Amino acid sequence: MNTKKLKEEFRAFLKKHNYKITKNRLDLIDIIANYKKHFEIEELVNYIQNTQKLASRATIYRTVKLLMDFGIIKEIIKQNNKTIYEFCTQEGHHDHLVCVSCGRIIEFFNEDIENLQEEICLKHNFLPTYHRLEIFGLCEQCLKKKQPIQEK
Amino acid sequence: MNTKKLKEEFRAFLKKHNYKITKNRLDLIDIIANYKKHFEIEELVNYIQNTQKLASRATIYRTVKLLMDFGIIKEIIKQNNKTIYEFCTQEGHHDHLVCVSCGRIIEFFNEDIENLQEEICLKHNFLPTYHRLEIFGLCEQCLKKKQPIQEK
DNA sequence: TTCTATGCAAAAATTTTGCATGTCG
DNA sequence: CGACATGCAAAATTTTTGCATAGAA
Repeated sequence: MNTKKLKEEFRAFLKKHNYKITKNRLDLIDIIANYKKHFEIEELVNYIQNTQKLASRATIYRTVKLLMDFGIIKEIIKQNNKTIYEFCTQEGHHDHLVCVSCGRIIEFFNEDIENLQEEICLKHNFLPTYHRLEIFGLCEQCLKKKQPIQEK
Repeated sequence: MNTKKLKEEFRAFLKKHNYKITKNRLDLIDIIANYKKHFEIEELVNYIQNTQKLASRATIYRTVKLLMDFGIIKEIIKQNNKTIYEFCTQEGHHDHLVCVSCGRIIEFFNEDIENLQEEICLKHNFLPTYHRLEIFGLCEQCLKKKQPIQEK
């Protein structure tokens, strides 16, 4: 992925907030943009420290928070004591189906649901910042696998 | 709250799953049913251990899981590293607006959103078990408080 | 030069678990 | 009696933090 523009915007973001532009931060945004779309922090830490020996765990945690403020990372799934993050370019918000059996994540976007949420917030004089809709269940593949057992 | 019927059902649930019917379990369902609708476990542990000296932290954690299986407790909000549970009788599912400033939780239910979710699952051959929709933002009261500051 | 970022290890916060003992069926 | 539940303390897991040092502005 070409992260040139992204990095420019991130530089601007850092400057605006009086944060320093460091090699670590620029490298991390690069690595994350090119890593899996969905990931857990621990996994990311292992990846980063096994391949390139860049940042410490503490810095990675701190940078992930920064990138959430910047808006290109979201906590999309909170299940048990795990958090799954998603790298996401600004535009494309969507929600997720999560298979509780295999962990598969299926993205979906439904304009009507989004609009209904807006309406609900208006009705409650609530100013929404972000939302998270997680639908947990069994994906197609896992359903197929389980069917034969249920037939006994 | 009259928990007689609830406890009967819980007894049946325990029997069905070959769990034992213990004083701890029956007392805990009573306490939780009469505690706050929305709560965190740590808070509940403190409450239980300060008032009646009933169960240990371990037993409370284990019982909360049981009650989730039983279906009268749900993890409705996962924010930062906190989990907020809700005591909920089987019927009334709903979702939540969460004020990130004061922590206020506003319940809402929208049939259309529920139906649309069903449709989406069907389309993906996904068998949903449960879902969680959290809308984070600012509640009416906090908005009012912040307005004057923003006007400066 | 000054202030922020970083790494490290330690601490904090939350949840789980092994094991000896108690209790239910 | 035998199996499961409980309490305790220890361990595991995930995240945060204090502090000394390095690096950006």
